[in-house]
Amino acid sequence: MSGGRKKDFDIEVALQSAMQVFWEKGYIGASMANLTERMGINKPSLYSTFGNKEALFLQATKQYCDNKIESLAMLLTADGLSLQQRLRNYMMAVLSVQCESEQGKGCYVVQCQSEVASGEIPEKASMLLTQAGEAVKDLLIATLTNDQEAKTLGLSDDAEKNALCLSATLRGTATLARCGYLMSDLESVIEHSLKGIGVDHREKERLVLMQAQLIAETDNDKRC
Amino acid sequence: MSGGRKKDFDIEVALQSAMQVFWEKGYIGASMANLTERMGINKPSLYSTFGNKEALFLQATKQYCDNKIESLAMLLTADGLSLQQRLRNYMMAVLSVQCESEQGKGCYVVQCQSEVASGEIPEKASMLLTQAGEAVKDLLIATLTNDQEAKTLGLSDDAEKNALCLSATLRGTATLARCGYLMSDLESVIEHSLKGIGVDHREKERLVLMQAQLIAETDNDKRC
DNA sequence: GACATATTGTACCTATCGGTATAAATTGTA
DNA sequence: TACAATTTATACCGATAGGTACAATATGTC
Repeated sequence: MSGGRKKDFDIEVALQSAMQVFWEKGYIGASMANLTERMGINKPSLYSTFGNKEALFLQATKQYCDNKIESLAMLLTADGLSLQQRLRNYMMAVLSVQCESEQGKGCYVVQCQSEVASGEIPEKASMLLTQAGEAVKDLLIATLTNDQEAKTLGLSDDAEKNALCLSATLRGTATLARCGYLMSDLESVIEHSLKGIGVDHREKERLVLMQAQLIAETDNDKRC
Repeated sequence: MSGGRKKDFDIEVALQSAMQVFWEKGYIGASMANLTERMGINKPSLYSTFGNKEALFLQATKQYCDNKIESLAMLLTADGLSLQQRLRNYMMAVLSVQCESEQGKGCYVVQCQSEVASGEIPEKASMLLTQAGEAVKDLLIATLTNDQEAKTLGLSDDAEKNALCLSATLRGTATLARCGYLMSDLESVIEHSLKGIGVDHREKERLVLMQAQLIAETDNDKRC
């Protein structure tokens, strides 16, 4: 096993840069010239290290899933927090990723998945993107199905529908973030969505208030 | 004014076909080869009639706005229907357009707008898309601001935020429709979104039920 | 230091991109 | 029927797409 010239670059760092380019421009929109420039390497190095454009995309997308999707999943199962707090923390964290860039980037998966239906993306990449798109929804389904609090709130009965609502909301904020909307604009969208499936932090306050009003009214009725 | 050879094609029909191609593939993804094939004309005819790719896109997008966005707006101001019915009818109609294709197409504007942030779309087209994207939200803002029922429901106080929620929902369903989700899967997303901003057809029933429960409990308390 | 191995830079490949020049074909007017 | 006007079809343009051949450069082992 004899050596040879050492790589001039760090594979992980280069892959990270590639991910950024795909995130900004999508699969088709990211040219090899864009990629080599941002990765700081030239084409033969890219092809010998990563294969071709599709293989590079697969690796960049897997890294995205590991770094951005899976690392946020723990927020859904954090100890000592109510379901509504965990769901809110999770969705706000996702929103934060969507809005973190200097120029709105939105969601890597949503961005690239919009190219899938155009039929211009190779099959393996297409399947991986579909899978990644389902991953968020599946995480939410699992939470709403198994969580004890979700069961008592009656959210587990329609876990799939409720998860789809939250997933749709995050996809919506992704497209808005990409159009330049700020985190501060979009936080209320998350709140309203949680309220829509019945996980609202003001719900209890409202119920308490209404109880008070009703009791007052009932007393009035009796008095009359 | 002397004549010449007549055009072999109908401009409106050709423009409609161009719109379909842009809808499916986006601005960048739609090649001149794709366009000429689906429009049934060849390149010199296309260029002499419509200018260039950007000019064609502008005309196709305007036609889309006229046919799909403006024609649905009347649903928001229909006489004799409650606000919740009008909002639901409108959003369901938009959803129907998103799901109408044989293969999920999603939303023309959302699809093309995702390319804007990539910086690959000419400026005029970019601006028109941004404008079209805001149009839906502005329609909803106007409804929630001026409608009498919206005022009494307290929706006009946060008209912008509430409109943004509904807009985000429709953008979310657009990306899901493009991934193959069916209208039947996505209808409940609309319902939950309406519920999230407080326009829910089951809200009244729930309040009545809760009142009954509370009164029963109050009576029990008095009895003890 | 000689040699095998691996990575680099430059130049090049074919295919396709948006766009056009030019001539053949079709129309109305005189 | 002759002519002017307009649209068609074919072929082509430079630029860029993804991908590669090849020689120069840098490393390890003997």
